[in-house]
Amino acid sequence: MKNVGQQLDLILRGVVEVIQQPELEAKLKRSLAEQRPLRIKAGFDPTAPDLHLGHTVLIHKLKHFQDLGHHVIFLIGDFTGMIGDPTGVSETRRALTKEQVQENAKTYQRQIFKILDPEKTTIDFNSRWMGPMTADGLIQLAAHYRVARMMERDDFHKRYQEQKPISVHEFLYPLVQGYDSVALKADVELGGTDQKFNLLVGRELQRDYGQESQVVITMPLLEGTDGVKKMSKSVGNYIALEDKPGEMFGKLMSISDTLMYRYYELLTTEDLSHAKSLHPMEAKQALAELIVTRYHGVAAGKQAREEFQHKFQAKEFPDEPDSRVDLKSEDLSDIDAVVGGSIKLARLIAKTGLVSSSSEARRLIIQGGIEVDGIKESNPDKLIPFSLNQPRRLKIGKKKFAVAQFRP
RNA sequence: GGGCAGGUACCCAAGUGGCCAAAGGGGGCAGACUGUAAAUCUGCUGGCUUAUGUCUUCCAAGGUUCGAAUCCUUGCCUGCCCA
Repeated sequence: MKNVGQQLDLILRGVVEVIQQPELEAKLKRSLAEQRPLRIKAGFDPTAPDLHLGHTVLIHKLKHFQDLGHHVIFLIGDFTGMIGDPTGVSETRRALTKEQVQENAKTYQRQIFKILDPEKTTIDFNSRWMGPMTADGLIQLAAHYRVARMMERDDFHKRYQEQKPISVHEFLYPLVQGYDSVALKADVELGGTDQKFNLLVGRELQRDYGQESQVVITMPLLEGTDGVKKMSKSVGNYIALEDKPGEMFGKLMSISDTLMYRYYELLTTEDLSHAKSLHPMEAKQALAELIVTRYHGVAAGKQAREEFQHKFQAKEFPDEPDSRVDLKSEDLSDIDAVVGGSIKLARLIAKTGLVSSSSEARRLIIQGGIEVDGIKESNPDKLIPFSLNQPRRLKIGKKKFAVAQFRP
């Protein structure tokens, strides 16, 4: 195991805040002396098993600890998840069943083990101790914290100021999360900067329960593809680990230059000044390939880059379109036996399923967003002729492609 | 328990009897420009085989009216103040 200074170098890379660093150093020192790895905890929501790059900032930090020989606990907040999500105001609370949670846990494993070492990772569930807890126990837990302290939390404070609803059970979430640290005897808890309050509750609860307080380490929140809001599924600005290689590559290419350097900083170990010396587009492709490679392998990374170049830089029609449509006789008018017939462009586009409605298709056509066999068509009522088994290539908007043909 | 203010499209928000499929902003999509970037400009942004046509929408259910997002009743939800 490395000495304390070496460990700190890796641990502190990219972090926003360590509370308190001297405590961390003391813990590291003791762990070395006693040959006892530290218990590193990070909690995850069981309702969102679809991990995205935003989550990986944290997971990589876990990986750092793991590489240093410490013990990583990946905690799935299934208990809290089964009650319902507190943060989404209008979110319909969906109670997850045990089976669903198990299913999600498996999905988590498949994804996080692309980064973490399965041999050195414990996956735990907070229902293990929260499930058996009685109402009595919960009330006792609640007695460990004050309302005024709760209201210090930024989002509660803000919602209160803005006369937005706050439910009582939302106060319970920080408590439960804090208690998780008690139950796990965590030495360190990692979280995004938005989690700071909850993480601190853990420190206080541990002290109240007679344990040594955990060290809190906050990591930056990764901005989503829009470059402004934090990456999240509900906002739709995310890049999922399980996005297909091509899709992942494309999403990464569409981010702004500023954001690209941010991604370099938080998602890679590449040298930043080198990235900045490249042409932005080169740098972006390199980043995209790097990340696709990490989650899909070297071949996929290379292929995604090549496909991208074909599709958008050389403007070639992709080998595999997003949609294939087989037109039947009843779809066509002016049918001439087996020879063929024709179909209104708007209807044809709607049939690809790549637009949300036929009105949408019509709008797109009028705005010049449609190409048929490489020729822009802006009349939605234009009849597109089809002869038997003749494929036509449709480009829909900037990035959707379809092939249609008449197959009676 | 009492008083008050609210609930409008993906989000914020205007509209307080017909000119309302509903202003404005954000977001999204498309076009131009590009590096599928950003910024900028322009257009679009409920559905229907597009029709100066029709259907469904302004928390929910009823009601008044020739006509309701708008008025009335009840219910549900949210916030504030008082107890």
